[in-house]
Amino acid sequence: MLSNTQFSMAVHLMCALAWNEGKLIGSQDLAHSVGTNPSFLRGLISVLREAGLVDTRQGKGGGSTLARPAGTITLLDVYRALETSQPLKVHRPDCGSDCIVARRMKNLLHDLNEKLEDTLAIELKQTTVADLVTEYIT
Amino acid sequence: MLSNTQFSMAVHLMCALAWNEGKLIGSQDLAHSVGTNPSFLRGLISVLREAGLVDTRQGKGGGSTLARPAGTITLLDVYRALETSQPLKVHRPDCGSDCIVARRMKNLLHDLNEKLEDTLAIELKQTTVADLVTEYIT
DNA sequence: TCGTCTGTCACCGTTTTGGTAACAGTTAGG
DNA sequence: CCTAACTGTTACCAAAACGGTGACAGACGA
Repeated sequence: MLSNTQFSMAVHLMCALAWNEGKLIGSQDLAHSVGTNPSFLRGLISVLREAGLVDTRQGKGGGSTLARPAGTITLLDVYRALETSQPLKVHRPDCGSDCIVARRMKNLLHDLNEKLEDTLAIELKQTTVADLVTEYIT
Repeated sequence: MLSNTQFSMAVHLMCALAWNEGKLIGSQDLAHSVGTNPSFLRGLISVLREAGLVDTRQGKGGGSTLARPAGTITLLDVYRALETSQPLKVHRPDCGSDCIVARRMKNLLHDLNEKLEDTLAIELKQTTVADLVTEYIT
């Protein structure tokens, strides 16, 4: 799935914005909460903005806010925004091998990846950012 | 989930052993099919052996074979054998922050991880190595 | 005893990851 | 218009992860 911590940080970020829904929050405040630095976080925010999950305003007094109501943003939306690869990292089976197992492995792993992706999607779609805020943040 | 290709290689390995069920296969032959080198693969085999999925015999004519019938080994068994961390890599939210979101994030991510883990387990339990061989390998 | 195989360790180069600085561009407010 | 404050983006770095490889002791069949 996600071999880096960006999904985790993005969830944190979205919850922070949802908790302050309506306000513009600067990357410095957000970075302090997430536990990273503003510059790195702005990169993550850019990705979420391109996915239509976050709005930002530049200039003095600028910052980030949710692009839509927190109740309409699911974890799947966040996941898809960051998705760069499939759930499984796949090795390089020797497709030209005389071993029949190797020749079929690519298809097998492709299908397995799709099945896991679907399963994850169904699970992630069931939770919205608003759900998380309601359940966990007082 | 699995940030490396070992699950992918392990599935390949188990299918190869299942396809040759009953025979002892050397790490060289297996490595050739998987597309890696024997030494690295022996490390992976060791992990699967400790998990009780594979038997090995040392010495001349030695090699690996399935420890149980392929129909009794699920992908969850393979996954658990390799499991070193949780599905999500989690960042380090500033738990001591004055931001309430940060203070609750650890619990939130922990629960999310458990939910995803359960979802994956249910999915992976439904497929056995024998299923894969039957469906994909002629 | 000899040849062949596994088990394990140590080491290496590459890639990935997250952190950081720098700076141009944008905007509110005087 | 000018300044201060903020974002957007790039480039670069150190640390960690990853997979590959060689080496060698130990096990075992012949």
